Formats: sequence, structure tokens, C-alpha cells
Amino acid sequence: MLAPQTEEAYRRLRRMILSLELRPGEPLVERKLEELLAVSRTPIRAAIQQLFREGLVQRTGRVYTVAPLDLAELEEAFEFRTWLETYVVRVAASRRPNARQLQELLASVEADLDPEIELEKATDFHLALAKLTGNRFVVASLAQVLQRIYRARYLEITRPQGADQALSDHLHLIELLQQGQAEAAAAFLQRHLERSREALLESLEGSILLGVRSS
Amino acid sequence: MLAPQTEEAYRRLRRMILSLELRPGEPLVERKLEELLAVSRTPIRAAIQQLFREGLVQRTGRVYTVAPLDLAELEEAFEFRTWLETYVVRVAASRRPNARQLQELLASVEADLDPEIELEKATDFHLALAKLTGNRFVVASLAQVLQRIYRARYLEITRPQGADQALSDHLHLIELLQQGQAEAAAAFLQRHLERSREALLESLEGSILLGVRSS
DNA sequence: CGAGTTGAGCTGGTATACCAAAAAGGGTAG
DNA sequence: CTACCCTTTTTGGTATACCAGCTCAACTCG
Repeated sequence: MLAPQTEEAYRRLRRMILSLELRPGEPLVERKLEELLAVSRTPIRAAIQQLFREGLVQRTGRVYTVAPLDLAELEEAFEFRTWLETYVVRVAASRRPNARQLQELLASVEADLDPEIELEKATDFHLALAKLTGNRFVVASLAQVLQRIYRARYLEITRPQGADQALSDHLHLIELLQQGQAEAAAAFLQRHLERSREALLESLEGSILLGVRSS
Repeated sequence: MLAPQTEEAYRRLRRMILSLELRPGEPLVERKLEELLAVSRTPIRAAIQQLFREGLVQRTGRVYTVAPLDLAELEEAFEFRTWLETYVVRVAASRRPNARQLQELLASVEADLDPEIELEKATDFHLALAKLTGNRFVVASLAQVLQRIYRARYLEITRPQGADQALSDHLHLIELLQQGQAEAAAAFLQRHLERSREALLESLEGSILLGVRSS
């Protein structure tokens, strides 16, 4: 979608931020990144703009820094998700997903050893559910909130059993959807998110990453 | 928030798009805009990127064009808004807004002769409502959908009585909120949006702007 | 006369030079 | 020793030069 160099810079920066290689609070100095990524400042600036818009990068004064993990933001994210996805699941269950849509859902519940890929798939699963509503704004809103809390979710999924729990939850949810059990699916999703939220908060508990302002 | 030249270019471009001065489908040629806006391509490119992310600008092949008005998108937007704002109003009514918050709401229901300002105020009103939930994702999602259908709303509000109807609706809604009548407020909002949707579709009916692909 | 080819000129993408403002560092005066 | 000021450096913002790919039109060859 973006220009090739910009896309590359964006993906590498995003990856470094999400995997916490670039720590929250760390300043993004364009001329350093120029050297690090071996591209000129132009695509780097475009990439930073993009990340800024997505909320992964913050601006404090004139300098761009990696956005800190924000506990309040996390709580708001889960409140919003719960409410959004509950709706999503109700709609999805009532409009029984067709074969192709089920395929897409199932494709995102394969186990994988790499936690980063696992997380991508979990994200895809929730977005595929949202797509079942046929409403692009639902999908866009969910995509935004998932992206925003990506780093915290990364911490959660790398815990022992972190990924397995999510996987089995997702599988069960698909079953409920197939059977058209809207209310059961909504209730189960709510529990799923509640569990996820608690595990995630626990992962963050005492994390040195919380509230770090600079490296 | 953005750099000054970029901000200026962004605002002017956005204004030209939203006011339909730049028609849907019209290509945005960087070197033409350079001349038109009297700034270099760098801030223009940044501004276009921003508009692209917001959905006001599309990419067809390698050229950026003003996004066409999309009837399906409009329907989805109203479906999403209705559902989102119904929730917003319920929450807002239950947590009776305080004086400062009411002030903010009331500030956005002053009549104005300029339809553009009127529309900004209507937008502010709905966003101020969303803020009452205290959830930044609710606000961000609503802001995005309102922005996305801004041009169609502009067409609606410039119709005779278009602005007055919205204004009196907003005033009534504030009253219901003050009285904490959550269900009545939610129901009224739903009617408000339904009216708005119909007026808007009527404005678009047969509009030459629908589906235009190039100038 | 028509189809294929070639080349000129747009266009967006990238690199880089330049600027102004802010931050950092050092030196001096009190 | 401290506080202030001045210089130097660093930084993001802007302008611009350069590049590669595509478009399209004109010309040539069959």
C-alpha cells in the first residue's frame, strides 16, 4: 500500500516497538534511525507519522518517543472491546457464517511456536469475527484498539500457557457461532476477554516497562 | 500537533475536500498542489498521507484521488453510529454530566450562519457526548466515522432547515441527559440519527457527486 | 493505413542540502 | 562553588534535486 522503503521502515519500526526492542519512552531520533535502517529520513519520517497516528508513537515537545504502556488506556481498551465484540458475536451468530468465512476464522487458530505469529493470528481471529458484521467501521475500530494494546498483549501471550488458552477459547467460540448460539457466544466471549484482561494485567504487574519515560 | 506547514497544508486540503471544492475522484497531483498551496512537496505529501489514513483520500494505482462518496459506506456509518451513540447516551445519562461538561455540550449548539461552522459544532456536540463515557476509544471511533461521512453531512446541513433541525434535536437531547432519562435519550437519539440519515440520503439522491471517479 | 516501438515528459518515491529553534556544554563572573 | 550566558551541536522541518516507472503520443516500418 505504502511506498516500498516507507513500508519497510514502517514494518521494522513497528516490529521493534511491539516486541519491546524499542522500549516505551525511548526517543525516535530520525538521524539515528537513518543509520539503523539504512534508508533516508524521508521514508523514516513517513513511517513515524504512521506510527504516531496509530498511537504507538507519542510526541513530547518536538521529539517523537515510543508511547508508554498506559494502564488506564488498557482498561478503556478492554471496556471498549468487550462491548464492541459482544455486539460483533451476536450479529455473527445470528447470520450463521458461511463456509468461506468459517475457513478464514479457522485459519487463525492454528498453533504456532513463534509468539509473534501467534499474536498476529489471534488478532486476525478477532478481526475476522468483526468482518462478519459486514460493517467496515466495526472492523476499523476493533483493529485500532487491538493495535493500540498490542505490546501488552505480546507480554501476555509469551507467558506459559498464554497462547494455548486463547487458542482453545477461540475454537470454542467458533463452535458456538456455527450453532448459532448468539447469547452463549456473547457470554463466552465476555469471559474470554475478562480472562485475557486479567492475565494481561498480571503480566504487566511490576513490569519495568510501565511508565518508563526515557531510556 | 503537526509541523506548521504540514498542518496548514492538511487543513486547507481537508477543507477543500470536505467542502467539495475538490470533487470526489479528483486526482491530487503533488506538484500542482505545491503551486496552489505555496509550500513544498514535503508537507504536502505528509498532509496527503494523513488524509489517506483518514479515508478522505484514496489511492488508485499510484495516484492519490479524493475518495468518492460511497452509499454503502454511508449506510454502514449510520448503522455503526446508531449503535455506538446509543450506548454513549445511555452511559452519559446515567453519569449525570457535571457543569463543565454541560457547558461544553451547550457551547456546540449555538446557531451560526456559516454551514461549515455549524457542521463543526454538530460534530463537536456528538464528540462531547462521547467524551462523557471517559473512554478514548469510543471518542476516537466516533470521530473517525463522523469524519468519514463529513462531506455527505455537509450536503445535508446546507439544505434549508437542515441545521435548525439538528440544533433543536441536540438541545432536547441535553435536556434528557440532565434529567438522567437514559432510555428516553437513547430512543430520541436513535430517531435523531434516523432523521439525519434520511435527510442525508435525500441530499445525495441523484447528486452528480456520487460515484464520480475523475474530474 | 495500421500496428508496434520508442522516447519525451509526468508522477510519485527517495535522498540530501539547508534552516531555525532548542538543547547541551563550557567558560566566566560573582 | 554556583549561576548565568554564550557558543556549539543536535534535532526536526522544509525545500529541492534526482531517480525510476508509467503514460501517451508520435513516428516508423510493414
